[in-house]
Amino acid sequence: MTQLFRNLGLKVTPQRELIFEILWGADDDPAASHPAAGHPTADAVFAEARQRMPMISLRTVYQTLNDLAYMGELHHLDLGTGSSRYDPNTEVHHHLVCTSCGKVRDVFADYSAIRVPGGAASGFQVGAAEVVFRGLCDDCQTRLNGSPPVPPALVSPTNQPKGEY
Amino acid sequence: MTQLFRNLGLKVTPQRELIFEILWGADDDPAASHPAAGHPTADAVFAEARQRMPMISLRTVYQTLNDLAYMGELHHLDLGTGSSRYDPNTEVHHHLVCTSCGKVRDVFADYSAIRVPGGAASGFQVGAAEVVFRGLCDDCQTRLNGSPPVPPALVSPTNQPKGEY
DNA sequence: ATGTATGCAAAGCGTTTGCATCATG
DNA sequence: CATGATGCAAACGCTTTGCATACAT
Repeated sequence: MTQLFRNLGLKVTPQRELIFEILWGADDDPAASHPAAGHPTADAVFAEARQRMPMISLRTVYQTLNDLAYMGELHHLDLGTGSSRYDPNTEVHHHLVCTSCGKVRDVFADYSAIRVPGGAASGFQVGAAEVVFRGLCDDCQTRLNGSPPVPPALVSPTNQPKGEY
Repeated sequence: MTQLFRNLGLKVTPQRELIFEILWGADDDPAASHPAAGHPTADAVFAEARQRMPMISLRTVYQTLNDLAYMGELHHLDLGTGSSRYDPNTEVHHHLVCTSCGKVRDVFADYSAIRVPGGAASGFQVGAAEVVFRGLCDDCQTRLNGSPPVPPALVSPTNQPKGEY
């Protein structure tokens, strides 16, 4: 892992090691279930980092995240939830966002068949489609309605294998 | 149009009439091609409004835009271009965004068939998919490469009819 | 050693809000 | 006339940046 940073031309500092660990799951932390896991905001990473390194600064967090994002090790997401999110998963994938709490779930599916219709893209050099689903997560359904369609306890894990649509 | 505001429970003020005109094209302006046309940011609307009503305040613009958005007359978009955009077109549609200059083009297509795969949505109450295409607009291609694949002069109009994908 | 990364604090940007005034309904 | 809208300016949340110090290489 120190290797990764070196390959990227970054010095290996304890701060960066910590941020790396928070994002990709620990080298030495067996649990690896930080509150900041998933698609953390800069602030969530900062909060988690601070617990183990109280004097780390927000600046360092932002700089490291941006460096990693710039180098493609991290995806910088703006899903309209107010603040940027950083996605350690660099595979092509899409997102399901809770409109109430901002929770983000990965959606692994091949939407590469989606195209801009007819001549609507004229003049544009178009890349891949990004698909964002919005909805209410189980917690927010419970919190808002009091009766979720599916009991939270029966909900399957966060990420599922690819599928059709 | 004054009717619209009244129906919405808003007072008809010259400021609101102006903002309305900027967004939906003028009642009295034959050209109706404001710089703020399309998917303007609040600031673009403010700039345009200011030209005809120099002492209108940014506060009024934001408040009116948010009121209209809240009432569904306007869509509030966050396409990751730094600032919110307001879309006067409330039909269901998608967007093509220039990654360089932030220009937004409407994409009218029926992507309602797009679904979250398998059980990936477990626990989530999922709404419709939002599809965002990113790419380079003709201007930015010219500016960056010097040679766009398609001469800007031959590019067809902004919005095309629905199509397959 | 030397050049980069860090911490601190302040500035930047887009957006929101408190308050007094003004105008619409 | 009374409620609600406006203008002004300050506050706000998120992100970035200037500078001096500390550290990895």
